[in-house]
Amino acid sequence: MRLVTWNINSVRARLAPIETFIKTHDPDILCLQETKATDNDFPLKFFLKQGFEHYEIAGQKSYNGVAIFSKYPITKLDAPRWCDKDDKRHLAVRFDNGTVLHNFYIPAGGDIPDPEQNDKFAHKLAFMTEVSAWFKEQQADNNKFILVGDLNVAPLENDVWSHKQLLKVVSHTPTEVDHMDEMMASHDWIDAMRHFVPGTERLYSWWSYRARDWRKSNKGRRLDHIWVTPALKPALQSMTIDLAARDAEKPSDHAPVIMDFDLIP
DNA sequence: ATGCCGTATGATATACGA
Repeated sequence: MRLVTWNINSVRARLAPIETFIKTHDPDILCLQETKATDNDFPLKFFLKQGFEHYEIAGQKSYNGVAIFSKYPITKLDAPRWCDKDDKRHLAVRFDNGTVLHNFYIPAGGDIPDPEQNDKFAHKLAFMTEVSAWFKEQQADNNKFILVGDLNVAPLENDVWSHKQLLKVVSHTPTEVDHMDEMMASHDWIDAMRHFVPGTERLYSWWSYRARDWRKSNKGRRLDHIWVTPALKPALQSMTIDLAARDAEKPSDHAPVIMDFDLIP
């Protein structure tokens, strides 16, 4: 089973690079974030044509929005109304074999890394705290959970191009890393990308649009993640970040993360 | 950490991304 997570930064603006990606990598499950389209405006037909029979979408106007496309049957699961808001940042589904998949778009958090001064940063921290509490409630032996998405935190030193220069930049502040550590501990999550690339090596999934040459400047961050519970660790086969997608005509600023599992959900 | 790019929107500027 090939699983992909990709912050697409507007699904309607990205059909060509998505089609190229699907042709090249043939994912079985495709999790999108920042679709930026209401459910009515979502280009569903395009995805059905790509061979995904099963899907869940959760969109809103202009902002946020998540979607899951699957070649295997999925059943939508109930989830909390995070931070007392109706923004569309999370979808949870169950596969027939009991595996549960969570697709998250954690708030970006604005510019100022101080919850007193910046409501968006406060929202980001509160969101992670709520998610942690929710997963803590669900702890049980042998849960087969997968969590993917744009978590908007680059936790390790080698998840950013300069640990020192980004310590006060939202996405890599110690406060955010603490919140992410708490979230990881809430269900013994395993950082599946780092299972394949050790923390001693650089690993990024996002590069700003503003660099003249994103590859050359390579000022990236690992904001996109795939986590699994221990029961699924033996099924991890390989991981790729598809840099070719970042090179596409009109690309998303995030690259897709591809994870191969030795399992059929 | 600046850059000054990209997307969406009742829009010809503004909010937001990170």
